[in-house]
Amino acid sequence: MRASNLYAPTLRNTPAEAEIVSHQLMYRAGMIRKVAGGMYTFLPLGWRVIRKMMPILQPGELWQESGRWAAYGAEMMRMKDRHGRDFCLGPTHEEMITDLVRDELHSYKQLPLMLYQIQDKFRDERRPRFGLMRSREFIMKDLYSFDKDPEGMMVSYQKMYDAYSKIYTRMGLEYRPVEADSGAIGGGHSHEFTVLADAGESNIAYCSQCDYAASDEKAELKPEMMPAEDALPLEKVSTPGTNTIESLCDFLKIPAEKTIKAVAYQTDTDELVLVFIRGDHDVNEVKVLNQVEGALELRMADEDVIQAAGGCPGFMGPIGIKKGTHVFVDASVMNVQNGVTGANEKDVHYKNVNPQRDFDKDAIVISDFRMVKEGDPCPHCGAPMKMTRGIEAGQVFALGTKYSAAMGATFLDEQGKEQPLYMGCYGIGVGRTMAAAIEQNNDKDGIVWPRAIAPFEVVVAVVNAKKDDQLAYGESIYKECQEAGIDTLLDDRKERAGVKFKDCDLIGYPLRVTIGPKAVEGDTIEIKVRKTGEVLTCQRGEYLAKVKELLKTL
RNA sequence: CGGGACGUAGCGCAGUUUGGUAGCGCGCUUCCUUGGGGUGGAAGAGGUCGUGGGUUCAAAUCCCGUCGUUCCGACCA
Repeated sequence: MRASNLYAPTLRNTPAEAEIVSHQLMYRAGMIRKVAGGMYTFLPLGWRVIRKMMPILQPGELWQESGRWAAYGAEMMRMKDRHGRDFCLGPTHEEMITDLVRDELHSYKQLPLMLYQIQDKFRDERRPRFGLMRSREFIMKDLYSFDKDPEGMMVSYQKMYDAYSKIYTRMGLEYRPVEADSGAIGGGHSHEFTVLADAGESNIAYCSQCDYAASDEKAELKPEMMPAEDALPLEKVSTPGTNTIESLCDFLKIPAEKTIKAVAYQTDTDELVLVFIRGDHDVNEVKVLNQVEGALELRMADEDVIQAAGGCPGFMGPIGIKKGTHVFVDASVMNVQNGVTGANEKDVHYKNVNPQRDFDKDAIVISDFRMVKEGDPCPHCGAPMKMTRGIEAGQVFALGTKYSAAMGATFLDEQGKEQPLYMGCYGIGVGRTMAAAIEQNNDKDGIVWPRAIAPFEVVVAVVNAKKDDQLAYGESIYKECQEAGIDTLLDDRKERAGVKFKDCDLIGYPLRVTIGPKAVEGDTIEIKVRKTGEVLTCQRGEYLAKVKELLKTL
């Protein structure tokens, strides 16, 4: 490839709309251009990165079959054809793959099976942002596994887990596989591959001692214990104007862990869900949502709905709520001794609340509804957990029979008995991984690509391409590199040396081989390592071995 | 969905407060110069001021609507 034929328009200044460094650099390095909010064109260099990371229209009826036409919600791009039939731009492909295999995969002898594709997905994101980090159209490498039983499924799962680990390791990224909620995809067991970066939108918790790590939504928390006290009699107190935990604690001179606050949610199916949690804890909405069957989304409840259930906004408590309302109580609340909670009357709270004694346990769901925070004890070993930010670049799911059972994808086992397939699905967000790689690998001069996904491994930069002898020398070096199996770009543009060097640094090729007068006159060849800035000088006869050696380290 | 900011040449911006001939830098074209870290100079090309309406003798500028981009938030009763 010659740079003179390469459409890679680099920019000197940064488009104002690009907020994070990967977005800025991909834009400036001529790899992507925006079409509309959350939609990008990949230019040749960007496409070369994408392509290296691995070796649309869907009928609504398939989604009706799996039950996800209704369940997928607002993120699905839906449309109708001229006959009024429903279609969508695929946000994911479980239905398609299940449909594909159910007609022809009928014997245990064909299992296990894994199928993959690299394809565009469409999701009407609530808020697309940060360039390729969260876009409405994006490329995903997805793979689906089919097995005859749960044990086989977990073998496939482990294979993909290991493969993904190798992929991220080879890309040289700092990442962590973390236990994750399976969300709209479903299934029981899931890990996210999270690339550590401040620009990431996900928070992960990990143990400071053992190897437990989970997304904040998933991180399990055991109920916190409180020092034992003698239970005092339940009592109503007047607490005028104390409709926040802070004002309540100030007024009663008590610590927040003695309070039980209420958070009222309304589901998209308009069910009221009241969550009671200690005043110093935060609600984990994913854990809440997972306990309400059929609900997809939570929002803050409307006041009239709260009042209809017997609650008083600002002064709600579990005591006196209408039967039949979802009342969720975080397990830590049950250990509060002589605490304070709302009395469902304006400006009134209960004090000396002892949930074990005072709550109607038949009317409430006690579970873990807490959001993890720094320092919480690890559910495995009890050591304090730490929090960090990351980019959810890939995820693996053990689906079980969710799709195969709903859609009738079955096979005959050794006994000739019909069984549903056990499935897994596995995805890598390709563009997001590309962005994550840049977030972790850049400096003031531009991108520093890990060799595994660099658009080219080596750039041969001809210092002055207007000089025929330099250009010819560069061409011969370029050919030698190519013949040696190295993915090489010849920068033969008739630009000044400084312009080329700046561009090489900005685009971030791992190695630059510089061909100038010193090469023409004395066979002296320079190799510059982008990552370290190190410059090596060697002779014509030895440079190729040196390049190969250096590439192994990048 | 709520809140803020922005929309003027390919890109980055000024001009809007106080209405009066459309500006700057980068990039682009041509010529000269320079030639190993974004050379220096000269001459050029390029804009329905997002869009629709209104006020006015006159609107990039004031008013109303609308579309788009972007950031923050989505929340503790």
